[in-house]
Amino acid sequence: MNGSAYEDVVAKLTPTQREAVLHIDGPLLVLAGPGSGKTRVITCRIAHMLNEGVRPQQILAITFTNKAAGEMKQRVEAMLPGRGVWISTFHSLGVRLLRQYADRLGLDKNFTIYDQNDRVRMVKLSLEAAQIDATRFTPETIQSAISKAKNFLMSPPAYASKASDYFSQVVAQVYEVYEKRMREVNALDFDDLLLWPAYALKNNAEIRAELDARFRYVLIDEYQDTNKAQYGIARGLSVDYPNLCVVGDPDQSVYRWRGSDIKNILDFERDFPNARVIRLEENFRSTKTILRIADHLIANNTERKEKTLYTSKGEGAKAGVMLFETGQDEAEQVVQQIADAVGRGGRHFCDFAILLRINALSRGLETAFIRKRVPFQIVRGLAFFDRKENRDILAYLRLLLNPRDDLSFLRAVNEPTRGIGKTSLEHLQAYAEPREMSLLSAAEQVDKIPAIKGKATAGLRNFAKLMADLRGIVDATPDEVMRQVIDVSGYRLMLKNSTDPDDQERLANVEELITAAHQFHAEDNSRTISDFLENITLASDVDGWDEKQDCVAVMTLHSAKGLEFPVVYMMACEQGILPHERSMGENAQLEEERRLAFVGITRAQEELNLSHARMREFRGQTNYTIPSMFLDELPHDCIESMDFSGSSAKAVEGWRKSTSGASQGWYDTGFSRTSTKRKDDFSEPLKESTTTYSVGALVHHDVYGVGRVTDISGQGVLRKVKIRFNVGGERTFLAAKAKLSVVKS
DNA sequence: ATCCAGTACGTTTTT
DNA sequence: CGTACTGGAT
Repeated sequence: MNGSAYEDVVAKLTPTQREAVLHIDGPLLVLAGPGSGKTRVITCRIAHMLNEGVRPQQILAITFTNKAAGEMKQRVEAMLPGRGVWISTFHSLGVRLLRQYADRLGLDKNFTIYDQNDRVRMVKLSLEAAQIDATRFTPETIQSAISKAKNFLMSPPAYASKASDYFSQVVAQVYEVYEKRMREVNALDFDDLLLWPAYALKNNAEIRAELDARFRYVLIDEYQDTNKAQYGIARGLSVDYPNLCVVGDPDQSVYRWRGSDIKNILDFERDFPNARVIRLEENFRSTKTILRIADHLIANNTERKEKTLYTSKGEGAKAGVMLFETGQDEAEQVVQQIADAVGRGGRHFCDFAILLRINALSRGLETAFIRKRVPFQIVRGLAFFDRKENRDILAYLRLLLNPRDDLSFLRAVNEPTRGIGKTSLEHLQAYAEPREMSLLSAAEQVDKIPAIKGKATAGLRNFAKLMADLRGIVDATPDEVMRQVIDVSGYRLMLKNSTDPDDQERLANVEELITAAHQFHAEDNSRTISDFLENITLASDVDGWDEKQDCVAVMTLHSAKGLEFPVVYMMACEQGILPHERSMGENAQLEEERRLAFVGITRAQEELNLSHARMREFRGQTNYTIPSMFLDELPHDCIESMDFSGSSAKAVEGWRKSTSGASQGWYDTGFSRTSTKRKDDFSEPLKESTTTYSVGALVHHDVYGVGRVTDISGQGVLRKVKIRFNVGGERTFLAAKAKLSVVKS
């Protein structure tokens, strides 16, 4: 093993890191501050264990996201190739265990995983089915209460026995129906993926002993964010072989609202009395200034274990605290600053991250990025699969794999339209329910249901036939299954023949699904369509982030956990946003918001910028804001305040003043030029459309002839133009695709 | 059964 | 401001 990658890495470890790496047997708690090299420690430790003769199958490593799991696999692979250690998220682990032990747990192993969206629909259906009058509460509220109950390992009866107020009593009722229906349709929600394994480990001694022996060495990253169910899994796997290593940082616990219990990490030493505790406090990521800011801020939290963060890196630049007039100015100018910094050389777009407390803020940024032509990626993984057309196709696939999935049945059955309306479906449900049949089975015998007539009967019969035909091809490659579903369902034809211009876009999206499935299969040809669906459902937001692209990354503070960037912008540091208004009641919640700010700050390696606006548009109304209380909690000597609000002239002056004494000028004077609003920033034609037209222009279309532009909407590639033709009425086109020439502007 | 228009409604964060 | 659902007309 001389000169191996493994030995090279081990040689570079600090003494404390090495101590953690060399610990093999017995419980171990690694308290790892931000940027302390914990990923390196975990991967090295795995490599070390392998080197010491531990068999790869006996090691289980759990990460927070699939992306983190993938990276960790790669790093272990790079050090010691060809060992297949099991590295996954808690949820993926849950799925795999549940499919494997399905029989012994009384589950059907073809279960569908219901996401957030599906769960809310399920709550709605449960409310209707049980005729519970809950107009006072939204399905979302009820769903989240059910989720919370599950996070605390409370079964419906357990919850019901503790329900004292009216709301909980309603929830208790719904919870019971919800669970019953979930079993009927053979679906599990995200919480079930943790809860069932936790129960299995607790109640089934045989399974527990089996798994404990199989996973003799368990590592858990981001342990501060584990909930009761996850704790149950960790505990259950570490009884006979208590070789549990957990890594985390209580100051970065930001998922309390999801049931995470910071006590899991704080009480680890009590849980495992002979646990070894190692603290990694040296930071290898950020400048002294950034670290001091983070440390100063988090010191305001009362419920914490104190720790000392230090770094041997340089002082670095002061952090900017920038005030803008409006949220729009903020977006425009932050993007401009990034463009200027890259234009000056020395920085790439991918060196920058913009971190947000709430997703809603990304919309304004998106238009700013497009306008300034700065490449960006909004890291919100599921957006693509959340599109209606894609969800429709996925519903077909889900129903194919799990014929009992009534929710997917209801989604797919009349898309494209088959003449099956609300009343027909009610009849179908009325038939299926007392017979304990799935809707699909009921549809198969639609001829026995006299209440359903004419067009609907034929529609249901065809649909059942279609699903039966498709069943023959489920074992084909994922992309082939996908293609068949899109064709056989008639979905492709529907979109192709549509006159709605949006439908061509939808067709492209649906076809993209085939490509996605193909790629998925190409990466590993043992993967099935079922794996594909599972993968989509369990994907996290950051999983969709392609860091190899030279783009500015835009993401939430939550998604940014575990990442690092040379330059970080944290926007909208305002009361009500950060800290969020719904967290300001209780101190524990406020402290979590502060930890969130801490996470954001500690993502920065070299430069940190915090910004806020004097006015922000909210729900269509513009309001004055109050600067975030966290800004007041930063050490003044590490901060440089800049006022870019008011008139543009004032902004430039404010800028000059603030830079005059600064030793690290991050921008040249180019910025002051652009901070005065140039009109052409807003009126230049977009790159995506080759022709420019304005409302009122007379244009010629190859097919429809001459017409007048009546409306222009949308941005970028999705820009649409509406034209009233002399012959053929009004039509809308995608500007980029329509073959138009201007007759008279 | 389907489509459109009008209105009610709501926004934290996510596996 | 945007979406999501309801109730009307066809």
